[in-house]
Amino acid sequence: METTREKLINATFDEVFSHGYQGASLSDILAKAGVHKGSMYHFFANKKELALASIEETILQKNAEKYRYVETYTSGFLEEFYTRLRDTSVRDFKRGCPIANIVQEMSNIDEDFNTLMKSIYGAFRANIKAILDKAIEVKEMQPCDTTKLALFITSTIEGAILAAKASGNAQDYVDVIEELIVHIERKR
Amino acid sequence: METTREKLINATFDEVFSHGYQGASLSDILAKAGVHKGSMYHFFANKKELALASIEETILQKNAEKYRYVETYTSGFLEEFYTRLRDTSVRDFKRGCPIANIVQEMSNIDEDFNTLMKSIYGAFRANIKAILDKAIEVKEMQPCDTTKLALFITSTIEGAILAAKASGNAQDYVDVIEELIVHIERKR
DNA sequence: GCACCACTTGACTAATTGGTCAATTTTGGT
DNA sequence: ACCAAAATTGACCAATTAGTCAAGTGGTGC
Repeated sequence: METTREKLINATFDEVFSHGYQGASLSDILAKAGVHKGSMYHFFANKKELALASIEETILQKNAEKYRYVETYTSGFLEEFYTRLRDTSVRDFKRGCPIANIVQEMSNIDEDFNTLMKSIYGAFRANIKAILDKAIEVKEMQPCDTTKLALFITSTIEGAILAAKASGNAQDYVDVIEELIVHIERKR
Repeated sequence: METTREKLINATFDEVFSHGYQGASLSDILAKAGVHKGSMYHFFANKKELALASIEETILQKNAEKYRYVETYTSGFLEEFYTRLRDTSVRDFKRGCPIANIVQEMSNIDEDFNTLMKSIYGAFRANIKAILDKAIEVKEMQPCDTTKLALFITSTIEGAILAAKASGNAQDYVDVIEELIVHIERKR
């Protein structure tokens, strides 16, 4: 069963993902969660702490799941990575990427959001770098500066999601990803 | 001299660029512009119309200036493009890219914003495509699908700006751009 | 000198915002 | 059964929000 705190974390993430932090209404979050105001203030000091906790816990958990496979594999790192990149079913092109949304909205406005998003985006880059390092380790790829390549890949992925959101056309994401894979394949 | 309308357009763009549309306070915009409320409502029907006009006029004008050179050149299209891409002085990595910011915040929330941003992002892609087509025309580049390449380039640029905003490190932008240029150079 | 009109002023409203808090109910330990 | 702590309820508050509007100003054409 979902605890009150979990209800709040989930409703907040969805509401912030849909309307942004500033656009997210506390009353709407409470209505969606089915939790009363005072109850929420029992668990969180204010709207900001609620949002920060919601973003951190939700995204870190999703990411841990998403990249766990790297630990369990012994080969085929790039192929598996491409497969997951190509999988559009896990994407929400209407709302975009939750990380990018919050970075864009809040990084220059609030220091606490800035700090959190820095660490989340950093973790994203680290996850991609770990895949590349594994690929090099098992000779699926030539040695190269994986920090920079991971930066390039994450940037292009975020750009691809943005392009699809802007045009309303998921194919734009696919097209960018295919070109990105061509680029990575040149490092074989 | 700046007209009242221009004052409003400029103050609004700056305020929306800094705090987002939803985070932009009408009172703050009016204070910054030095214009009274009723005066603003004489020119614009509401906050949304003000913001839409401000975004459209400001970005379209900036873009027209930025890519005018393509018309006047007869060669060196790619080199000039790279020089401009590498120029970090025109970038505001704290606030990011005004286009991306608004797309992220508003495209899935409001149909009018969605329509406007679709056309602005489309114009951005068309401008890059025009450069590539010119480059191919004068044999600086092998013929290729310039629509897709332009999509890839714009995506990567937006991702690069986002990465620099997230990390607070302008070097991230530079690193992504250099890798992007390597990719484009392979099409020579 | 007067009539017209674009523009300006700023007080006002209704709705919503995030936040407070005292009273109450529920829970778990002994 | 009893008690204390944890959790819940919902009325209330001050501040801010976008938006309205009647009254006024100043310039232009006649």
